Amino acid sequence: MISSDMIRGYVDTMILYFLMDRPSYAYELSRQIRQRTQEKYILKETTLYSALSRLEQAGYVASFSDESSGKRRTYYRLLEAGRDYYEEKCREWELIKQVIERFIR
Amino acid sequence: MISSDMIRGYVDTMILYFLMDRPSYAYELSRQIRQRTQEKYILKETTLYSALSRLEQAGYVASFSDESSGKRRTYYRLLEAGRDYYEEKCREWELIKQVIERFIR
DNA sequence: TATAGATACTACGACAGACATAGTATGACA
DNA sequence: TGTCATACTATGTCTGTCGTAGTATCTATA
Repeated sequence: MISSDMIRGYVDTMILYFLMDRPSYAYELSRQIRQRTQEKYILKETTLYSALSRLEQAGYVASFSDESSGKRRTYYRLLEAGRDYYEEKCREWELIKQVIERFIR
Repeated sequence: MISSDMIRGYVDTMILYFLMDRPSYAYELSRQIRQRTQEKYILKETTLYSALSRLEQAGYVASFSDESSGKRRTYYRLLEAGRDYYEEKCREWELIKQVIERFIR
């Protein structure tokens, strides 16, 4: 398991990664992240919800309600600014990787 | 410049990286980190000092005073547990790198 | 010899992101 | 009818990093 201090700052990236394809909602994102990391990282629900509202606040995603599945869900879709933000995060990652690697033996 | 949220959790690693070679003190470590990242990451003094005392508290490093340079300095040397901790951090990094890379396109 | 700048360290408080805990409410299924 | 998975909300805590501000010593230079 991965400690959250090491992942801090990448939660946004994880969320946006999935929203690049299609809108999604918290519970599904949680499952997707767990799966994609093979349970190596499990995002806490509260962390996820607060991250989503932060992203909405920032204008990176927009939420809408949907009940067509029977259950009421709050979906989030990626906005243009969110796409840019994601791409910026990806570039930033390359830089950070290089920097940290200089301290690894 | 790199935001501190992205680096959070790696400050210990950066410090220990240098202490692997020889004892050092805060001000020198600060300079070394700045240099090694080519100014891409500049550790704030307060962050550094608190990290060092945290590491000492945890039994990873030990401090000692030295005045032979003219100026009174608090040096920190790596303890056995600190060496283990550093190596663990390096292994953890490989894992984290893999995990995060799954969310980058 | 004063004075500016680099060095070395300390104290205190603020803040943000992740988390713990606890709860509500609905649908599916046996 | 009751249990489990789903979907979400509220509130407060903790930790690491940073901002600000300060003390004190050494060095260089005018």
